[in-house]
Amino acid sequence: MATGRTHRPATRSRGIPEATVARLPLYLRALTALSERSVPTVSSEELAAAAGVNSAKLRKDFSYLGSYGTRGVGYDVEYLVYQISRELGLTQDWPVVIVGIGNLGAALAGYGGFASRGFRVAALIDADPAMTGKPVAGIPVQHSDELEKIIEEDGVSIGVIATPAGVAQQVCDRLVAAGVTSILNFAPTVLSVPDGVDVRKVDLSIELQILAFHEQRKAGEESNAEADAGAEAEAPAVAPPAPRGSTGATRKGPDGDVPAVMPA
Amino acid sequence: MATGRTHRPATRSRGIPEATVARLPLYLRALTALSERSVPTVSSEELAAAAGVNSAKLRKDFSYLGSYGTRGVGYDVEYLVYQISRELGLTQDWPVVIVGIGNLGAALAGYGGFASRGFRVAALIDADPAMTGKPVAGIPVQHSDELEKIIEEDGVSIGVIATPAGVAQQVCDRLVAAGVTSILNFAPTVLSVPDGVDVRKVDLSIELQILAFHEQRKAGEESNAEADAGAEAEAPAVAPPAPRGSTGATRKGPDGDVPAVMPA
DNA sequence: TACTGTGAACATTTTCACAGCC
DNA sequence: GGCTGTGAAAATGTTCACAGTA
Repeated sequence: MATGRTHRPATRSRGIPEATVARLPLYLRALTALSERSVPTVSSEELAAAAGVNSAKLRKDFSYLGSYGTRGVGYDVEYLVYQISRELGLTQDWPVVIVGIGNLGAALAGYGGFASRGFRVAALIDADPAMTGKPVAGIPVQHSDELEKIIEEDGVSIGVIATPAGVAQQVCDRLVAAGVTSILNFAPTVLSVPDGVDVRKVDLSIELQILAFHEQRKAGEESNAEADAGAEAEAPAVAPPAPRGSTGATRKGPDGDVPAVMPA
Repeated sequence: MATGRTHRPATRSRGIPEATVARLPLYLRALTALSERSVPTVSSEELAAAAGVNSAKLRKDFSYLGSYGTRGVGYDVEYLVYQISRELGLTQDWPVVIVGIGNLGAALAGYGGFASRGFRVAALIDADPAMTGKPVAGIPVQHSDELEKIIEEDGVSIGVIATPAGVAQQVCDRLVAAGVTSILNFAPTVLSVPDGVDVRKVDLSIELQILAFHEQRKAGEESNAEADAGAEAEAPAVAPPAPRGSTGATRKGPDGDVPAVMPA
């Protein structure tokens, strides 16, 4: 079809903040665990602890969904599970294709929470003919020639890209052309997609780098008398290249003058 | 001396906003690509496009690092690569342990951007004795009994948890007890850690659920005359449980009264 | 001229604190 | 009494728009 969502009439969705949406799956997981233990009700404080957020935030989040709690008591676990599932669109089963069945793709295919909570692996797809027919997590891998057919026949609207970075964009283009409108991208590339297609990215090295940033800060903080415990910078492996044509005297650091990386 | 930054007067870290930190790896990747193509300079506009952000944001982000550009020209690619690398703490090599060598752990071990950009896989660890000694991505798997020893001897401060959810917390506890202060968690659990330890989480099913939320919105918007194209809810698999002792009449939806999921 | 760097406006998100209800 | 729901305040993040400058 490729028609549809042309305009999007200013009403930019029925105001659930994006930050809240991103936390709903967290709440849902915590609630599901409570439900399995047959816990009937839960307070915002308890649930917040289980989900790893603070209770004020949780209550605010829930207030965007509606008034689903009972003052003086808390929230009915089953009822909330249902409401959040519905809000997230998990009362239906979304067929998903995974493209690129390497170690990562295989891991995703075998991921438990997949089949269970609202998603169904419609197909595993790989470009390598040697993979074709091989069952991974019980599902036979199909060749990428079949991609368009599968998407159209199964009405797949969510695709997962677990290919090498080099082919991610072309896989993405094919997915979109065939009708996929939501993509989860594990390849370390920026994908460009037309309006109306959502892309979310999961990137190991980015997460690690963010950790390294904070780790470095910690190291810098504790060293003081402990000195360089094999960590803090000095004699960097990479020579600091001067900006072209600079005298090297005027560079301004964020809070005054060139900080750190000054080997005395 | 190796001292220097002695005081750090309460200044809760030298104010680089968290949102900016999270984007630095993106810029770094784009810059590295340019560097490999021997591009000498780049404008905020070009770099922003390559990184998938807008240029005002990028300039603002860089302004927190210092004045590293040249008006009328742009940014020196090599110089920026160095400055961002340093800021992220990537001019040193961080040893990392990966715990849990299933498909996911193996995928992480083999991840290219790993060894290259500032990180070194110090050890692969698995609880299964059958795995011990088996090389994965060229590195022999070690038994979890060795965990503490490895961490202490190698001065590992970053750990990656790729185990099943059930054992993630205990693995986490052991990592922390042994000296790890930054954890990247792939298990679908909330980890509790003492102050001073950073945890970042990567969670497939959360990302998928966020996509499903938006996907559902799209479906809801276009359908109207298109009706139920096998997607929109109705006759939900899960019966909507009423909150205990409710008459079912007073529930309030977010903008008035029970919206959506109303089969006419 | 063509670009960066940045105050100031705007938008979103978090937190506080307390009124309202069971 | 205990807990939710929510305005209002505070903090954080984004965008605008333009002064400054190589």
